[in-house]
Amino acid sequence: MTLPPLCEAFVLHFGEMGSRWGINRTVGHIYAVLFIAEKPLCADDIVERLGVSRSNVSMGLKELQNWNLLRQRPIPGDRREFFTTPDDIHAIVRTLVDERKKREIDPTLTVLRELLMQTPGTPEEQHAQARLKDMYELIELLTNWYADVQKLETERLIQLLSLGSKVVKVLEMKDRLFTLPGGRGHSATQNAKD
Amino acid sequence: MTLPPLCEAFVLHFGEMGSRWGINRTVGHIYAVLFIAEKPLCADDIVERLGVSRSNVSMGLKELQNWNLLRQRPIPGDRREFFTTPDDIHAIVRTLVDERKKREIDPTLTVLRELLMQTPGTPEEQHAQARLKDMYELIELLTNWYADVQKLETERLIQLLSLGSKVVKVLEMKDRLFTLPGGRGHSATQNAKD
DNA sequence: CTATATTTTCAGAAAATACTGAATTTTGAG
DNA sequence: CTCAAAATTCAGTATTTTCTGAAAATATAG
Repeated sequence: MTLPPLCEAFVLHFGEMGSRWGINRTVGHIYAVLFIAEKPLCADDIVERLGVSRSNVSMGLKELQNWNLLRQRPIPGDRREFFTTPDDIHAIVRTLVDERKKREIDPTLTVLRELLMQTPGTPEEQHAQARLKDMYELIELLTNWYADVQKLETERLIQLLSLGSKVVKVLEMKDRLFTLPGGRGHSATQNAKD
Repeated sequence: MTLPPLCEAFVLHFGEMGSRWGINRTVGHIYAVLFIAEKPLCADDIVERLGVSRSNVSMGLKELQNWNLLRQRPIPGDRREFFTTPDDIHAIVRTLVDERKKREIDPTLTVLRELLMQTPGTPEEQHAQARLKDMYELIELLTNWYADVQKLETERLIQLLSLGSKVVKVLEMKDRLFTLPGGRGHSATQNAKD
């Protein structure tokens, strides 16, 4: 690996993290190198920096392209293909989440839905279905939340996340303002669901 | 695998998903079996259901215990150890997120912090640091948000998530109510940061 | 304390995954 | 169209990870 120490440390750590998330180490290295690169790189640039085989880099780039995580940047007068990561890290994370959702969450929801449609033959299966239902509903809650806030432009999303649980205070205030004295509490949050 | 079809389908899918998330397939199977079981199971119950070796189950259970994902439930008059998953799936997911944060996010933040302290020797390293800073700040935003909403009790958290981006509407309303006419917009969200 | 049931450890086998170099295919300049 | 540069594929090899059975350790009933 022929990288300045600071870059190498980052690349190695990123590869390590990737491998804990079902992404192969080398693919993690490749993405890390592209992420910190000053300019678009071609496959051979990556071979040089990482010291892995050309074919390995080729497969890694393909994998990253399947994840929609790369931008191709043609350089005039050069036949080789050059790659960068998106400049905006928020865009990178959005893509990452979208792709994982598509590959892992959506199929899981489909399976759970199918299993919940079946008629349980035994009390054992009936109990299993109840558990699956809990899981289904939680995953749905989380993905619906994500689908919803994902539509926000990045600035607004950052604002919202910065607030954290303080949002709850604002909701309580709304409750206080709009709930008739003596009325049931939290009406704002309950109504807002529609 | 000696499980009713519905259970088997779930267990297999869960194992598959686990293996994409850096959790070994069998450990996923073990957790799935425990998750849908009607009563606490001992290691041999799992051996019987999954058809893997006793030692493999032993290692898998240990792994799951290291993740804090199991509850031990002694059965009077039986020397064997019996296990269940927590009843509340929200608790399970909280634990899962907490543990992953501890193992993956926190060390990453430490590494990034260290690398950002270094004095860059070259323009290349300087540019890398700028990228790392973007990444650091985004991860911090997300983990701070999580640390904050995690404190909410489950009911409140569900309310908040159900709202999704509608929260923004409430914030805008707050803005309208409390910002003096002619004042700059979004003051509510900006102030709430303190 | 002894005998036995239960769990854990671990070295080696088996399986899965990643990597390479050589061969093939694709691309585009001339 | 031709040719060489570039990219991709893939069969075989290397590495890593997972799994097993046998042995060791631990726990508890009597």
